[in-house]
Amino acid sequence: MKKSKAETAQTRRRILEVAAQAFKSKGIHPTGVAEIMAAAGLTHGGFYRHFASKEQLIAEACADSMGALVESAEAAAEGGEASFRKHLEEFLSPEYRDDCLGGCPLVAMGSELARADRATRQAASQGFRELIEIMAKRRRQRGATSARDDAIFTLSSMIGAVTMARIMGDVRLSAHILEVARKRLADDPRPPEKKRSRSKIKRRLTSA
Amino acid sequence: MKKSKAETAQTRRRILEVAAQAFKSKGIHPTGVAEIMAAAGLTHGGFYRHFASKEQLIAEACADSMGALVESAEAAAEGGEASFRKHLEEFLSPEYRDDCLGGCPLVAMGSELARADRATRQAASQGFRELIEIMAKRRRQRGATSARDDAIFTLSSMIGAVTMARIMGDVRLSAHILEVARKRLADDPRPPEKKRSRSKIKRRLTSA
DNA sequence: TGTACATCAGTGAACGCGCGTTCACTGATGTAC
DNA sequence: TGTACATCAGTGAACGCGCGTTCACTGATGTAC
Repeated sequence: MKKSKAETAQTRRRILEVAAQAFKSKGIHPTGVAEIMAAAGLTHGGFYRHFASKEQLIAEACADSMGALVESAEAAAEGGEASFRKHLEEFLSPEYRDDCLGGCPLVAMGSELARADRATRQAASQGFRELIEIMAKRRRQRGATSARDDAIFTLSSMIGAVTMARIMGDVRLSAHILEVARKRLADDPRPPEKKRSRSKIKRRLTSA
Repeated sequence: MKKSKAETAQTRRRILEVAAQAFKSKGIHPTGVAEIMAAAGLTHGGFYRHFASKEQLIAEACADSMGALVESAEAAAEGGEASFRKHLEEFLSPEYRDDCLGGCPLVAMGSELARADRATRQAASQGFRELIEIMAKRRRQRGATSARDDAIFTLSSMIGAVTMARIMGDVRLSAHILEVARKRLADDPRPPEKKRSRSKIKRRLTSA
């Protein structure tokens, strides 16, 4: 039953895709290798032809998932101002909150990632760093002076908001958490045609 | 080997304490009932004299842990301005980030709580609501106009920041995430003796 | 207050189950001649 | 280009293990008289 190289590569990719979805929707620990293989249309025995361990699968699935997130952020950033802003608002929408299959691994697996092995945390860290850069670059172009810090704060606040929105049993409070975050974080640096960034003004008043 | 009522109650409390610590440091799923009982100095068989299931233990441990968090926030709020501000900064310190035993359950178990049963999510939601009220009340006293929304945003941002700081492999980036959050979220409404709250001024400039 | 007895907290063996991982096997693929 | 053979993706049974839960048992506690 040996498969061609192309088929083998495709199978590996399929396992990774299915695993990323499962880890994000069910959690890393509760998701079994056999379950992932079955979802990929295979039996569990063949798993170790593709991965050395479940740990390795976790790390690669996390890396892929972060990669997809980075790509979509990059695409949104290249699409211009409206596109990027829309992307941010979508991230803080009830629809994104409920999208447990496709969403952000940092939200879906946050507390599990904090306990994951080196390779997995490395993948998560690297992805986060890239998200920071994408957002910071755009803010720099728009005249912000503390673009990187703005990006770090905005991103971790977004992740916190969606995480909390997912935990809340009360639908109203859950939606309100997202709404508040949307409002506060849309608070961008001013577009380049204006003289000063908002954040500059803010900081000046704040330290006064 | 029957124990007195007082001893029984004490044992139950001990199991809950040990469980809350274990769930927060190791995660909910990876922590076994037998492991918790052993840490409480008991054998696993007696567990079901105190709890109907692991699920019930999770819910109660989460409720207790949230309760402790709420209490410490309340104490800090009653201690006045400096005390409360210090409490916020401690939450965003590297020491708190590394305190996996005693810390905030929303940070330590965030993504697992989002998948927990009704009772557990209820406990987490209720605790979060109480934290919001404590922070909002204090902000209202200090003249903020959108005190509740301020509190919701501040709290979910704090949780996001500590969660991300825990995931990051790079110590410098991890510390920086906390530092940025500390700086941005210390950005409080002005004390009552001044005429206008900062947030009012900010909002006015922002919408200009 | 003292005695007889029901209660029940805690023990430790056992339950079925699913986990991650291994392995002998199959048979199509890809390679060496 | 055709043939012989090594490779190896995928199967399915089996491994030891730890999980949550149950249960018969023990013996101190607390209660009824």
